[in-house]
Amino acid sequence: MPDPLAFDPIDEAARQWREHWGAPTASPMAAVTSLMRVHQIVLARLDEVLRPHDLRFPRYEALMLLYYSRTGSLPLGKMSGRLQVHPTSVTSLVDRLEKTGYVTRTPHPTDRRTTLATITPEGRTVAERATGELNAIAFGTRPLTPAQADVVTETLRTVRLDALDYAPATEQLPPG
Amino acid sequence: MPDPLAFDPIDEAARQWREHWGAPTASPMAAVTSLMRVHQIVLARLDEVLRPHDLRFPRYEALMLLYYSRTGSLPLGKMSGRLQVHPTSVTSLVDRLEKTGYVTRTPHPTDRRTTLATITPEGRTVAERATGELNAIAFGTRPLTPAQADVVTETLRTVRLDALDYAPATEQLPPG
DNA sequence: ATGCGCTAGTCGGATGTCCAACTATCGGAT
DNA sequence: ATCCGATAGTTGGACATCCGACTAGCGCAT
Repeated sequence: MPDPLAFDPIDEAARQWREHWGAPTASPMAAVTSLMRVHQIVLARLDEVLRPHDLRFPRYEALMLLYYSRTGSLPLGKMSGRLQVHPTSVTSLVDRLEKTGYVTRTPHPTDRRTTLATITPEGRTVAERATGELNAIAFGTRPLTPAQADVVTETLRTVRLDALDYAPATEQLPPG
Repeated sequence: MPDPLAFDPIDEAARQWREHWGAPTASPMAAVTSLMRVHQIVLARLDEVLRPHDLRFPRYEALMLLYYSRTGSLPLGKMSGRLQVHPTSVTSLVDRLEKTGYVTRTPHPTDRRTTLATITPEGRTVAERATGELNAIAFGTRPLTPAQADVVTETLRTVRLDALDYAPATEQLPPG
């Protein structure tokens, strides 16, 4: 990590865009670049906290999903849908969670195609401890206020909806 | 990609957080999870456009950095600082850009430690073409308005500043 | 009841990111 | 003039993500 730059690389890029591609192009480009950069910053903050627990954020998310499930276990495919990642990613996440003993693979009682990931007592312990620490640093969102955090969530929600992330329950609309 | 969920996994998680960890913890958690998910969505949209050009977004960013540099070439370390990624990431980005002929490595005229990455004519061509296509899809920010995109940029700016991403020029403040 | 299409999960490969360690070089200090 | 710390880049390994391809098992339809 070199010294901080004396200027904002994103503002600089926005200037180039306005000059060469027209003003309307700058806002989307700058927003995306900001998103990429802040993603990286926040992820680094989270991983710093999680590393001592033998976790990274993606595995933490998977673990919490099991933690809050009714029975403490879910089919890998279900996890894939909930975490919104490719099935092969879940395979590798569960592989690593198994290695650290936070999760075990168990066969599905009736469907032999299906594998269940089950959280262990150690997994529950570390899930609680790690969550406490992440909450203590506000999930790396410093210096955002809760209101600002909500602005981020709500603004980005439209993008998630557009990507068909989830289909909101039709609100009181008659079918048809 | 399974069918869209019938509910929002982030709202669901926020509910769990409010219940188990107290209301103040939900906003940061939800914002971070949204950030992660939208990062993934936008990246997929960008890569879809870039793939036919033998590029992904990180290499596109590196290429554009060279494209807008005065001489069309920069030391890899400089690129690392500007792109805000680890030096080893630049090594691998430039490796791949070289393979597709968009960039060449050239020795620094006076410092033999330093390697310069230089954009090729093919690199310039693809940079312009790809940028046109990315601008055409508003950098994958659909359905955000330019104003909403600016809200994202400005809200996230405080996080970047907090992380010492760059040190804004002291504005008219006398030294000391 | 048999067969074929769909579903669940894994494997191998590509990309990108970080960290730790290493090589080569530069440049100031003694 | 030499030595030694700092700098530039690469290499190797871990993690995570996607895609394409593959195996195994389920189940409806004929």
